[in-house]
Amino acid sequence: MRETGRSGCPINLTLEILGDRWSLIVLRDVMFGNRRHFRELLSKSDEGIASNILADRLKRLVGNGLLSRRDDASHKQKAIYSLTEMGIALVPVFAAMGEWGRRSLPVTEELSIRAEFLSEGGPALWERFMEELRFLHLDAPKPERSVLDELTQAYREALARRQAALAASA
Amino acid sequence: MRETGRSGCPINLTLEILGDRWSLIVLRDVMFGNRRHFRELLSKSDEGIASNILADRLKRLVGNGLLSRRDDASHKQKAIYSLTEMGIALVPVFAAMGEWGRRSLPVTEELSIRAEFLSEGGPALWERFMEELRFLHLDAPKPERSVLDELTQAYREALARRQAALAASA
DNA sequence: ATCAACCAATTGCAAATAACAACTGGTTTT
DNA sequence: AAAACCAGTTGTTATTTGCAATTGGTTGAT
Repeated sequence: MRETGRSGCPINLTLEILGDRWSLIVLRDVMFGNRRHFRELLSKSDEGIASNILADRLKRLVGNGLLSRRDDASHKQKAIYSLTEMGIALVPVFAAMGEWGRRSLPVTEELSIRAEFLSEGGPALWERFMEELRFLHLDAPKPERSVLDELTQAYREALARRQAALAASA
Repeated sequence: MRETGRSGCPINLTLEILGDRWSLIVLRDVMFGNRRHFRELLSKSDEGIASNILADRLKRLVGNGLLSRRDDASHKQKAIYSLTEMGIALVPVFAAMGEWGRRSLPVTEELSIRAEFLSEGGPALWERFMEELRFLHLDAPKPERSVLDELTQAYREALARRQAALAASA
């Protein structure tokens, strides 16, 4: 929990909070993977985050107002992490970063489907997604259509296409 | 120059390259401040980057293809750093991060003028800005209007307004 | 020709952070 | 009662950061 205060520039302040290798990974998994418990974030992590790093990042993200933490009523030891409005507001940042990574870096085809879908959907889709996140994490009403489902659907279709292509070439 | 390869996710790969406290600061200064030399980046830095960190980040950014480095013909020791197309493609990421920081964090009013201008201009303005960056850093033709000038203008106007307000209240 | 100022870094060192593995004290399920 | 699960913590080592001083060279003014 550093308190440097290097400058009041928006980019700098954003980096002071999110400028490390793990914070956005954790938020990504909460946001796109709907992982809400410590163990889910720990064991289903594609990147293999260490438990102490995860604990530290969750603490920081809660401290900085991007996540909130509450006890799980159904299980005395479980904690549930939820996105705050501030966390939900990162959707356009993820969209921009995902699109840049997708076009500039050696991404895995399957894993970039979501980024592509999000980028092509544009601000209208992002807003729908944010509405859905407000439903899942805050107290907003349930939207008719689920962007998360559409993302999963797109992912599955891409995977199936890939399998079909592989089978055809074999 | 780490070679982890944690996963092929676009967000993860982006973080492996840009996920630290300084890389985007350096790129921001090259992009928005048109700082092209080591000394310019070092001494005009609002955040006070250390020379060894700057040297390391420049090396990495060149290695990862976000910047290019060439000798300055007018001065044997000077090196000129330029954005590559990959670096220029970060404009929407800066716009999204700047907008998020501006709305969510305790930014300085003056320093958030550029972020506001960029955000309000939307994709059309970003594209114009990228054209200008291609002129300044690559070999593209000079655009009629300069977004950088408009950003500076907006900044100056905001500053003047602020001074006026301060004077009126005194 | 000399000297001060400038150039892009590098070096050495202390402190902070990250990664890895094992463990803690407790709860829930079987 | 035992096994599995829960959110972390602890201890250790490796890496990265931040700071100050320095390097080997170039440039511009006198």
